[in-house]
Amino acid sequence: MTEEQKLGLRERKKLETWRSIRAAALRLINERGYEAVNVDDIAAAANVSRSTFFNYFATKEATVFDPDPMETDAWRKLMNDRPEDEPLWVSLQEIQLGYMSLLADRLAVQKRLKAASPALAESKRDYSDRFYAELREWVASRTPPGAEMQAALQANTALAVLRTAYGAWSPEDGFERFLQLARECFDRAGRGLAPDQYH
Amino acid sequence: MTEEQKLGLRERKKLETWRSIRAAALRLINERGYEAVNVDDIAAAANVSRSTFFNYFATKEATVFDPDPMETDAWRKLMNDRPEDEPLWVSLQEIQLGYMSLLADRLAVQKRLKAASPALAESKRDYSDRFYAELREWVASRTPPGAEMQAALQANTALAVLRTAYGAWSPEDGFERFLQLARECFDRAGRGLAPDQYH
DNA sequence: GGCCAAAGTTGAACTCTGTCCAAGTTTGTC
DNA sequence: GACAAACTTGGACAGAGTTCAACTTTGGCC
Repeated sequence: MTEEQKLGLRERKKLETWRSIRAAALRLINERGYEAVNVDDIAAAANVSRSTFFNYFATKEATVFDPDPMETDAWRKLMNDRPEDEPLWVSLQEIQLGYMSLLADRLAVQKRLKAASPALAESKRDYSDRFYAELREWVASRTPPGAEMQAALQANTALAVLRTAYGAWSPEDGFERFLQLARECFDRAGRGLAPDQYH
Repeated sequence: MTEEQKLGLRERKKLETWRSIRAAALRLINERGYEAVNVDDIAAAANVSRSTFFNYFATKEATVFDPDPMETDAWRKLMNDRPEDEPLWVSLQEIQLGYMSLLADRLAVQKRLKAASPALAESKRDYSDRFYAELREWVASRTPPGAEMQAALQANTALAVLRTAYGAWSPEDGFERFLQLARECFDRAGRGLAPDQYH
């Protein structure tokens, strides 16, 4: 029995509505481009009123970037599965690569949408905004008092690493290639970025 | 003779208008909070029409985050002053700390505004969006073909470092304290974040 | 099966941001 | 002082996001 079937009817319907709005949005945006689709179009295509649209998504952008509610459970599991005594930098690498693997499909779609739509390209929103918010909390929960800045440095750097790999990656290269780039970046940042004469 | 006096009348007037809009915006936002001030209020307070407001600032947020046009010259100088053969990581540290020193005053103001206004706190915009756009170009201009990702990694990590220090800093502690935190983070990231057993 | 409260949906009216454009004004130049 | 380019202005407009009160659906309970 999947996670999803554990839900009551009410919750399953909600999930269904969420997904049909998301699906309608992505379809329309794919067809016409982000700026040429408005919220009314999306609501109509999803057979839902404008009001309901805003019940599910806080902004139009969110249709592109919000994670599927089920994904949230998956990434929490990733975080909880890390052994308490594992070094933070290692945990961060594992969690992020694990999370990216969950996303593998959407990743390419979103990167293409972003490249095609000026407004999205401008946006600082991310495939993983929510994820990072929770990741920071998780990091905080594992941080002894007094080490907050060092922990934040690790988290922020891990994020920078992943962004770098994402930026360098082309969707056509396939997901494996992305992982490879990400590992390379993690490795370099782990070893230190200062030039040798400063070691 | 300052940079500013080198400008013609037209350009001096433009600068003056820019500054009076910015000043009006910051004053009102300080008094009432970001969400309680609208673009008409700002335009009126700056003795300028709504249209003119949007000639100078692309969005309301930009009044808080756009750099003073003169700042742009200052940071370009910072970039151009770095010797060609200096290691990238060192240049990045110097440029960013230099840039932050230019900003010293505004930094505290902006951090307070951001903390006080939900919409700004949510925003991913930054005191230094424009600066980073140019910094990336500068990095690209110094990057030999084939090393793009490594260069991007350095730039993104340097950014992560600075963000971390900024996040850990309280405006009340004074600017020197910020520099100290930033140096500490640069040093750690320079030496590598991986735990010892991975060295 | 039928009743009820809670959860979810809806339309309508509203505020604000940001865009567009055509007409007016100011500035620098010859 | 005439001209073109640069800047300003007002007004109309589209779309995002908010609010609210009325309506519908659902699940639990007798």
